[in-house]
Amino acid sequence: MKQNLKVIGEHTNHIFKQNTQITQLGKSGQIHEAVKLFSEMTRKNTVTYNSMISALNKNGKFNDARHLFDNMPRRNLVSWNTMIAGYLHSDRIDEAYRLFVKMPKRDRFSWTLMISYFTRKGELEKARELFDLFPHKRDVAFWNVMIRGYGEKGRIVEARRLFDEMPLRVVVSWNLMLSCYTRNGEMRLGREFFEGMALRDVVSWNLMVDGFIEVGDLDSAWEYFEKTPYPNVVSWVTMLCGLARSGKILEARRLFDQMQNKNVVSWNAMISAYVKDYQIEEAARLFSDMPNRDSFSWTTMIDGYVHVGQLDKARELLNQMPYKDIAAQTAMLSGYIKNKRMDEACQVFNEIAARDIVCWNTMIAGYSQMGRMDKALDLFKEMKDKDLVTWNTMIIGYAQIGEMEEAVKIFNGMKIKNVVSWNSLITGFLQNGLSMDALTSFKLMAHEGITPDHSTFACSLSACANLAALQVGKQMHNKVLKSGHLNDLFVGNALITMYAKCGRILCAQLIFDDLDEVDVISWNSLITGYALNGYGKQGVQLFEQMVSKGRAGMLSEAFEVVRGLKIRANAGIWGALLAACKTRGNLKLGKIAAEQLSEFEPRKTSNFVLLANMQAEAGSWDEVENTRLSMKYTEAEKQPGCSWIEVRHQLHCFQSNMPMQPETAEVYSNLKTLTSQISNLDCVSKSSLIDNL
DNA sequence: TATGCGTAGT
Repeated sequence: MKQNLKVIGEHTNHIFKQNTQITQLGKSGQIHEAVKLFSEMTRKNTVTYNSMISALNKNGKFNDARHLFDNMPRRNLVSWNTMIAGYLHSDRIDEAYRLFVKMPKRDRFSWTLMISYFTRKGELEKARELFDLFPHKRDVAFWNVMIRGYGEKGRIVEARRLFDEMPLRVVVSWNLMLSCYTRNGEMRLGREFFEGMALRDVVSWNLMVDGFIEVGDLDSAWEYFEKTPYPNVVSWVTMLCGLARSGKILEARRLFDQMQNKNVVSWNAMISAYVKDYQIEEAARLFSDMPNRDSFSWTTMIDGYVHVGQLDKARELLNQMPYKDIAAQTAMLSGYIKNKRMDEACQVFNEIAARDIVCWNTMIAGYSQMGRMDKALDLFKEMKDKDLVTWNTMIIGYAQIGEMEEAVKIFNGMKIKNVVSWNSLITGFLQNGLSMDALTSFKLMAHEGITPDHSTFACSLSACANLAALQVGKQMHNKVLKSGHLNDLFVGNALITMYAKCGRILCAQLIFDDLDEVDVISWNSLITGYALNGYGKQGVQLFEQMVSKGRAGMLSEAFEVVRGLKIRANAGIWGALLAACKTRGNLKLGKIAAEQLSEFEPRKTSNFVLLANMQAEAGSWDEVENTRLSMKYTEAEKQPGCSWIEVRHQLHCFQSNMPMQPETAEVYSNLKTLTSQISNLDCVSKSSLIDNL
């Protein structure tokens, strides 16, 4: 008897182990191994089936999961809930709902599953409907789910109404309500609520600290952190991240060193801080020193290596990772894409079994950046669950290959747009020489109640610069002042360019002088501005000043800065360096700069010309010929001729091969009249006057 | 309540 029980016990234990293994394999994407184990198992119980269904769902094999669900010998509540969760995860909401209705019995989990699905999707009305239908006695947790849903969508007033209606509140309810304020940047209301809280714990204090950090009020964050009665590891990590985000990496490290009970998250947060500060070696040191690592640690390090361009190191780490994590794989994918190693990118993409939105979006962005919008569109269509980033990526992709009509089509097809969607559209117009449309979009955006951010201002100011629209530019400057984005470097630089291109070089200089911090682009914008306004000498002087001051003192050093670390290189920076190389006659580095520049501006004639001139000065005539040929080969083209005039704050733009509009026709007819009148007056043209001087 | 991967800009 005793012996028999022991045998049964061993069997149960064995099944239990195998069930757990199936779950583990499912979680780590090893679905084939899970299936193999499942089919090899001679004894299975309901949990075995449930584990297998869950594993199949996690790996996107919903139909197989459903097949198993339909054919399993005995189903319990967990089987139903697992299957519903799978459908919800894959957005097959109708099937999930059908199962939910068909269930012989529903528990709190089933209800919570459906409600949290709807709250996550932002369909709060549907969630609320279920909330009101809930047949059991609503316990506190149930109210909490709904409040969280409202809070996550920024619907603070409704959350508060529900909170006030609650028959019973526990500390979690108070904290959830507090988080509605702190997570939505409402720190004034948050503070008020916090002061009046009937129940408070360390979470409440942490929420306040985190809220202040989110709105950039580091002083208040610190104040609350210090006042926290019994800070826990979360308090410390929150504060540490706040310091790191404000660039106070040394203070963050000091806090880290002071921490008594470090856990894996503390280590991860510190590593992440170093990675974001490009201190990859310090990050690697911590990574190797830490007592144990989780998937966050690995992903952070992999992403860190990707950040500094050490892709092979990143790959090596990914290979070493015990359980491949989708975030880590996506970091690697993104690294290959950034470096245009598409074959390897595809390889990683194919290795990922259960792809999530981020992973799909990364791949779509990859194809977009390669100009392969056909491939991007295929993926876009194939994707079931799209988010704002997906749509925005498509807009950018079409804009980049000059297909603004398609970009606009995508934009118009969006049900919800965010500030990035608008910025992408504006940038698209800008990049395609449609600065007027860019400015029109800026107006429309305000009309739809979207608040422009620093990026919007930077682009729109750039549009003003392109059009030399001084009045509009000044208005924009005014808006920037009111918005508080004046200290943003992107905006500051855009203002410099705007004033410079509008012929107000002194204003540009004033903006430059007022900036707290300047970078290579600020210098470049100002220098270009002086040159543009005919002050070539001042421009060169300024450049000398830059070379003697900042990082560009040594050209090769400047290259190091640009190539990897502190500054994200773009056309402007490479252009500045190319120009610097030209001045200093450094052909070797000039060639590299030109090469990099051609990645950004493959068809810009002036880059080719600059390089050719350098080669000519160095007497390398063969190379001059090569450059000339590649210019021809890449069909380098000049910008279409464009002129504009501002009359009574209204901008009128004239472009060669621009379609005729009623206004244009009128202008031309007036011009004809004027021309004939002038010729009757026997005038001398300005140009011939200059010729005679 | 804390940590990782994806979109825009000078």
